[in-house]
Amino acid sequence: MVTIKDVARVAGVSIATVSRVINGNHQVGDACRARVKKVIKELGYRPNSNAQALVSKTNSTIGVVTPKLAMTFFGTLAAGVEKTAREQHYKLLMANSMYETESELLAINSLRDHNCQAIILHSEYSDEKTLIKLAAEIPGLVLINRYIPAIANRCVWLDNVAGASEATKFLLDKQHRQFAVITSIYQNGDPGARLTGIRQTLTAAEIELNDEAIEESTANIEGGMQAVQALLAKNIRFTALLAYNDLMAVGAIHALFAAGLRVPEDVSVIGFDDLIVARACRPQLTTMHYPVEEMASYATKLAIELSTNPESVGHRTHLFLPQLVERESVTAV
Amino acid sequence: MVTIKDVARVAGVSIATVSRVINGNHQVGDACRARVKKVIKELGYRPNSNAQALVSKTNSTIGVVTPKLAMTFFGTLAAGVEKTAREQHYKLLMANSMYETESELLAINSLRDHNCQAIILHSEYSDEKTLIKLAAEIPGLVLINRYIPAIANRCVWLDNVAGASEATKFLLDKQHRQFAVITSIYQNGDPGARLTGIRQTLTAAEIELNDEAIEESTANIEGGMQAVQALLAKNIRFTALLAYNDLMAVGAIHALFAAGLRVPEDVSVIGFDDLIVARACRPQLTTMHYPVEEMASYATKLAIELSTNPESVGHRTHLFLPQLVERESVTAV
DNA sequence: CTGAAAGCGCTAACAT
DNA sequence: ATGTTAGCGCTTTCAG
Repeated sequence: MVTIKDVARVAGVSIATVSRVINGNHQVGDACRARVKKVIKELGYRPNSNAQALVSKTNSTIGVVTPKLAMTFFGTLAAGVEKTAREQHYKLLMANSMYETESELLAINSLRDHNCQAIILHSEYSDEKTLIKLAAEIPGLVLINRYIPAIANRCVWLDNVAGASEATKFLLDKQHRQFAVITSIYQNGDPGARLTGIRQTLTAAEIELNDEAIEESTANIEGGMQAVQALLAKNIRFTALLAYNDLMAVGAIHALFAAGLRVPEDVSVIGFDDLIVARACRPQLTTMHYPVEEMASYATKLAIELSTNPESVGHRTHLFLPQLVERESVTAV
Repeated sequence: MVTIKDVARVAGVSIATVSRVINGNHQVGDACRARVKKVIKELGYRPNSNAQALVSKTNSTIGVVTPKLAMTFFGTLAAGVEKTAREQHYKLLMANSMYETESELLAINSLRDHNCQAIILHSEYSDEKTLIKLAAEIPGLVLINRYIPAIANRCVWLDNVAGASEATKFLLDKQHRQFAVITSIYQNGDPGARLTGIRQTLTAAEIELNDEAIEESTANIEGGMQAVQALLAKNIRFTALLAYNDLMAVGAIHALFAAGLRVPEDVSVIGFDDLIVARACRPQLTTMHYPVEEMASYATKLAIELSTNPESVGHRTHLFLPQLVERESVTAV
C-alpha cells in the first residue's frame, strides 16, 4: 500500500505538503504542486479514508437506515440518497433496521461509530423521544417520511392526508358514491394518515364509509387479495376501492378479476406510491405518486447542510405532496 | 466523545485492557473485565471504527458496487448482501456505477480507500483484464453475475444458458412450435447468454427461429411493448414469446392485449428473473426464478472467507441455476 | 511557501 | 493477567 510518506519521499517534499495538495490547499507553489501530483499519479496513491476520518473526525460518508432494502420503495430511497451523495463526493453506508426498534438503534449506532457525516433515517417504530434525543446528538441527522414537531426542520415528509384526500376527491369527481377501503393492519404512521384523509374527504362530501367497508390486511399483494376477498364475502357493495398502497391495489385487482369483476368497468381501483408494479399490472394503476427519490435527494442535501452548518437550516419543515398519476384503473361510473 | 482513554481512566486500568475486553480477548481477569464492561456501559462508550480500521488495516465493512440501486434486481442483491453482512456484524458500503465503466472503477476505488474487507461487484462493462487485475489486488473481491475463467473461484454466477434452455423446453413441452423472442439491444452478458440457450434448444428440437422473430429493444416495460408492436407490425406469427426478462415480458403482455391478443390463450409469454412485477401483472408471469438474494448471500460469505483466508477457497467456481416458476402466462397450444 | 512535530483513537507486540 | 509503548496514515498548528 502506498502511503503519503512514499509520495513525500519520491517527490522530495514533506508529508505536510502532500497533504496540502491532496486537500486542494492553495498555499503550495505551482512547481511543487505539479511535481507532487505527478508522483501521486505515478505511484497510484490514494489517501486512506480511515486515517483521514480519524484525524478530521468526519468521514465523507452518508449513512442510510431503512427497514428493508429489498423493497422497491426503500431501494429507490437509497438510490436517491446515493445519487446526491455521489454528486457531492460522499459515500453511502447502509444499514437495514428490519422493522425492529432494537436493530434500528443498533443500525444508527453503527453508523455513528463510523463517523458518518450525516444520517438519513427512515424510522417507523422508534418513539419520538428517542428520535429527538438522537437528533440533538447528531447534527446531520434527518428523518425521512416522518414528522416530529419538536424537530420539524429535520423532517422530510409527505402529506399523506392530503394525498389520500386528493385520491378520494378524484373518485368523487368521477361520480363514485360507494366506497371501500383496504388498508394495513398496522395503523400507526402512513396507513393511519391515509385513512384519515379518506375519511375527512368522504365526510365532507356527506358520504358514509361504514366500518364494514374498511378491510385491514398485510400491506402487500397477498394482503390486497385477501382484503378484497373478505369485502366480497361480506357482500359489501362498492364501485370505488381505495388501497393503502400499490401492492395492495395490485392484489385487489387480481382478486376482483378472479371474482368475475372487471377493473375499471365494475370497480375503480386507486393505489398509492407509484412503484413499478403500478405500471406492471393490467389495467395499469391510477395512483398517487410518492416522490421518494426526490425527497431522498432533498434529505441528503439537507443533512449535509445541517452537518456543516446547523444554524443555516432555520425552523421550517420540509413537506412534499404526492401527485395523482392517472392511468387505467379508474373510470367514471 | 468518549474514548478508550476515558474508559481506562474511570475503570482504573490501562487502555490495553479496555481494548482487550472490547475485542473479547480472553486474557483478562473476570473481576477486571466486569468492571470495564460496566464503565463502558455507564459512559456509553463505543469504539471509533475509523481508528480500529486504521490500525488493524481492515474495516468490518463489505462494499457493494451495483449499476443502479433503484432497480428491484439490484435492491434485492444489496439486501441479500446486507442480511448476511449484518449477521456477521459487518456494515455495508454502497456505490452505484450507473452503468458506466469509469464510474465503476471510481466506485471500486472509493471502497478500497475505505479499507473494506470485502467487495461484491456486479460489473457488466469492465473488461476481463481489469477485473483480473483487481481480483489480484483485492483478496476479498467477488464478482456476482459474471464468469471469468481466470478467476473462476471468485465468480458467483447464474447459468443463463441453461435457464433460457429450460424455459424454451417448457414451451416445447406445451406443444408450442411458433416462437418469437424479445431481447435487449445490448447483447453482451446476460441477454446474449439467454438468447444462446434459446437458440440451442430450438435447434436441437429442429425448430427454426427466424431472425425476423427476434426483436431487440430496451430491457424494460416500454421496450417490451415496443418489441411486440414491432413483431406484430412485421406480421410474425407466434404462439410462444420468450422475453429477455420480466420487465420486457410485462410490456409484451400489455402490447399483446392492446392488440386484441389474449395471454395465455392466444400467446404464451415467459419471463426471466422473477421480480415482483411478475406477480403484479395479469396474468401472473410464468418465469425463471433468479435466486439473487441467495446468490448475494453466498457471495458475501465467500468474500468474507476469501478476505480472511484466500487459500481456503479452492478452484471451483460458484454456479447457480435458475428455476422455473409456473404461474399463469403459459398454456399448452 | 514549506517542514517539523504533535496527535486523532485504537491495536498489538513486548514487558512485567 | 495487566501495563507500557510504538505506531497505523493522515491533518494541522506552529516555526521558519
